[in-house]
Amino acid sequence: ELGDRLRKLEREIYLAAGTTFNINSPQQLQEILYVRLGLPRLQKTPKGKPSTAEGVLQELALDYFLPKLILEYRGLTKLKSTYSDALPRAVNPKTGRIHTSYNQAVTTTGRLSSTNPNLQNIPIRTEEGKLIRKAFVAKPGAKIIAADYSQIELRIMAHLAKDENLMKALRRGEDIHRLVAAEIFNLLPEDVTENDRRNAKAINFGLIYGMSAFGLAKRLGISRMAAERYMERYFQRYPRVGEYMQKIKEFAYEHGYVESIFGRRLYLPDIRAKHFVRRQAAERLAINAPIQGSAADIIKLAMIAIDDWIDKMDGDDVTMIMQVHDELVFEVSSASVTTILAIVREKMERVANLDVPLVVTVGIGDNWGEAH
DNA sequence: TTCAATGGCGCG
DNA sequence: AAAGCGCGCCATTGAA
Repeated sequence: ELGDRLRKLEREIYLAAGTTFNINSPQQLQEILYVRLGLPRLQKTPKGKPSTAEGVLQELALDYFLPKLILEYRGLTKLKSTYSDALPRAVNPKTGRIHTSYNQAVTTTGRLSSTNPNLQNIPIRTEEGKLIRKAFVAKPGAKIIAADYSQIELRIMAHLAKDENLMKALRRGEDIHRLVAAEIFNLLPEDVTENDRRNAKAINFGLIYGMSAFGLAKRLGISRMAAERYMERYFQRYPRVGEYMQKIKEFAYEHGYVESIFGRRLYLPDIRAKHFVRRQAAERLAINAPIQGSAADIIKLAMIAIDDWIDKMDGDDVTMIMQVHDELVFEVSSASVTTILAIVREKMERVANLDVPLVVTVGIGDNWGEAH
């Protein structure tokens, strides 16, 4: 089915381009879009050539026909080559299963990474992609449980910053992006529009990454002035968050490193660099690493606690099969899913005691897609 | 055939 | 001028 759709798309693209070419070759696509068709060059690659990246094509798609087709083609070939074609080849003939490697000493923040194959980037965001996730099925008589920490990085940020208002919002346990939107746009939560919520969500994430007003403006497609106003309002409502960002940068400058809640260090020699591009990059890491690193520590502690519990249990009703940064996946015998689900959730939520609650959402299904 | 660099994009 | 963190894998390209 994928193959059929791809062939049709290919024909349409060649027709619109007026020639055949290799659509997955950035070099050839550049030639078609920017030389042959003369489309505006909105952004450059690091090497200075006009970019054909997703965001650029999305913008071009507003005015032209071809970029949308390219994007669709890219999305489908990505799914086919990276997942549909590759994963079946990764099945171990002895076990009939795919076995990834979790690397424990790769990332700067303390996360695991997953290789050969990478099972931490299995699609979920699009409907077509979700079909791939649904191909991960439980054995007969078993179910898949997926247990996710909900907004764990935002909770850690609130804990680290000790911002009363943000902690209060998170303790309420409702839609946090909506609550933040209500705060910064001065609305009742029920009056928050989808657009307000989207903007607030971008700010919430952006803060965790150390994003600037410029970056937020680009992200939201608004003026820099407007983005600056948004961020000002945010810091008015959540003042300790802003103070924390400043404090952690100063700490990094003074000590040359930052730490997670549990003491995992990241050394940041560039924090004192004269070259401001490098210094700014180090400052973003100073903000992000304690947050991402604390989340990584917490899920690792949960994995250890759950593994201890499984060891002590009778029988083999539950197997911990995957970790995806803020999510644990289990294969559990159908008869005991509900009890095991409750225990897993409790162990994950109680593994650390922060100033805001840790919340875990759990799902059950015959496959990984359904379990979300 | 293998390797490295590049551009791109899947996930959290 | 550059301006959002962390990963790994794909196809293409040019060269060894």
